[in-house]
Amino acid sequence: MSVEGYDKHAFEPFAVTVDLAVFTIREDRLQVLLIERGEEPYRGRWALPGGFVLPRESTDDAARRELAEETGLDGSPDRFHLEQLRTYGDPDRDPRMRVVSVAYAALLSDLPEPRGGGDAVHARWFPHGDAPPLAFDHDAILSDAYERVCSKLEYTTLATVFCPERFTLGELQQIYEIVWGTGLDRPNFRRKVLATPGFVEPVEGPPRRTAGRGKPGALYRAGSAAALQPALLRPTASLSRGVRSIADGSRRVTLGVQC
Amino acid sequence: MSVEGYDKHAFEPFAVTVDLAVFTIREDRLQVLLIERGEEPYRGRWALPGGFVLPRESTDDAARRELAEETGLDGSPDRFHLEQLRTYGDPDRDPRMRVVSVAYAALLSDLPEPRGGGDAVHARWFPHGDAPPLAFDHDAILSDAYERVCSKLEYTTLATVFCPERFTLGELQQIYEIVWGTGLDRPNFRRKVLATPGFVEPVEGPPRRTAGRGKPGALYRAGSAAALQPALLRPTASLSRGVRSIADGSRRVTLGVQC
DNA sequence: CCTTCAATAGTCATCATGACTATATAGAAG
DNA sequence: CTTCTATATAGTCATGATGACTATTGAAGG
Repeated sequence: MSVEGYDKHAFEPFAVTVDLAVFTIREDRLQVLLIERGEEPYRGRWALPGGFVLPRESTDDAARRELAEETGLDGSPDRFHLEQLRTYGDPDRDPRMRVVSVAYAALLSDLPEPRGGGDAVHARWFPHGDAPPLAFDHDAILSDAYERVCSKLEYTTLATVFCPERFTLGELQQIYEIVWGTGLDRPNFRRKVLATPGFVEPVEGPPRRTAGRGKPGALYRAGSAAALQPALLRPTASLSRGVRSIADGSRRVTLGVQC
Repeated sequence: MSVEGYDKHAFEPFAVTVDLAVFTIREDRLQVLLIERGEEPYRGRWALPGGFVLPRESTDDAARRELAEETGLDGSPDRFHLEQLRTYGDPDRDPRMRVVSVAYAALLSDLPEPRGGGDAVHARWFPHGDAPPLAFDHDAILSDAYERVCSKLEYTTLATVFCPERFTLGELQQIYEIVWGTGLDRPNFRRKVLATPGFVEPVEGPPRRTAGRGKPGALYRAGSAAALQPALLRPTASLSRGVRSIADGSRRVTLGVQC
């Protein structure tokens, strides 16, 4: 990191952008916010929302700003989560110029109807899995972001940010099932959540109108704990133990650039 | 990520650099490679090695190149690990200009004597914990990198890259103890390592000269597995269960930018 | 009233693990 | 050669977490 007194403008400039993989749960599906490009290249293709980092703005601030701009949750960003994912810096990822993009993953609880950013671009939610091929390397970013979200549900209490302020354990379980795409055993899920101090806190109140049949569940709100220990692991397509360990490895662990 | 046909040189340029937290184990200590700055700002201060990303080079390539340049392991980078850590993009992290730095963590097995890069800067290994205050925000980067290494040892087989080609289980255990700064129960450690398929493979051969007393241990080499499942968790300063869960949370989990 | 479905309360076997104890073996010390 | 000591290695035992179930309760719908 030795910037040796260069003329700032002498070399080929880099642009630095942030790209956001914004997830929410709508209509019992995990959905991701995409925008339709109105410019070349990739005109008409869908892409992750994002934009330039401003000269006096941190990348985190840029991500927050873009999130607010794209989703419209400007004023009261009460229940959401935003975290840096990783940086994508291949020299050819944008055909026009050198663009290094810092990707972020965002999780939202509410379902704000997407509104276009400043420019009149289309924006809409796509169910994860139904998304069309994206512009640039955004397929890879989205894929990495999805894996991050899945694994974050395992070892943090982040699932609660997908929930409304108050929720039942059944609703919380649905979050896990929707994101992971697997079914979970209800009694075991309850046992685990309730046994983890600070995951959820019971909140007394009217048992709330039940949509369907069945006994209405007790209401909870997110607790103060951030981590789950031990983790609440995704069920594995049960293979034999040994095989499972190795298979999981390649699925879960992102090893580095090279070994 | 909409680069709207700007004049590439019209706006304030960003510089993009890579910074490396290079770890090895020397003299039974976890050590990190630092270089002494010969330029302002922070002249005379120690810093993480790193440098500019070249115009036609990916950030990963830049990290590999810097690693080779700084450590001298150009030709045969046989046993090492390099992975992206995260990106540091505060606007004031470098007083001269806007520099966004993509940080990487590197783990090396061998003990190459540090050699200065192209320019005649000093470079040396510092035991982790004995490092002086670093230039820029490198203290934060190093701290994040150390936490990453610690947690990677938990759920991957990466500890083996700190070991020589062939090693005993005792040596492997020492890696864990040195990095984590804790003691581990030897029988339990053996049981765990040997019960994880693909962690280590026995290699027949001469029991090797023993440095000290005691029975010489059997030799192993790194196996093909990358992940540990279940993880080999750091012992926690045993508190009561509930407290421990929460305390671990704040220690282990990096939540995002904001909640 | 009775069916149905979800919430809730258990049971049981298995696995992983922390905490130990015991034995074997090689080098060092005498 | 004998003894001492440190290490490797082989267990044991109790506990905790978990997957797979079964049973009971309670509300809404027919």
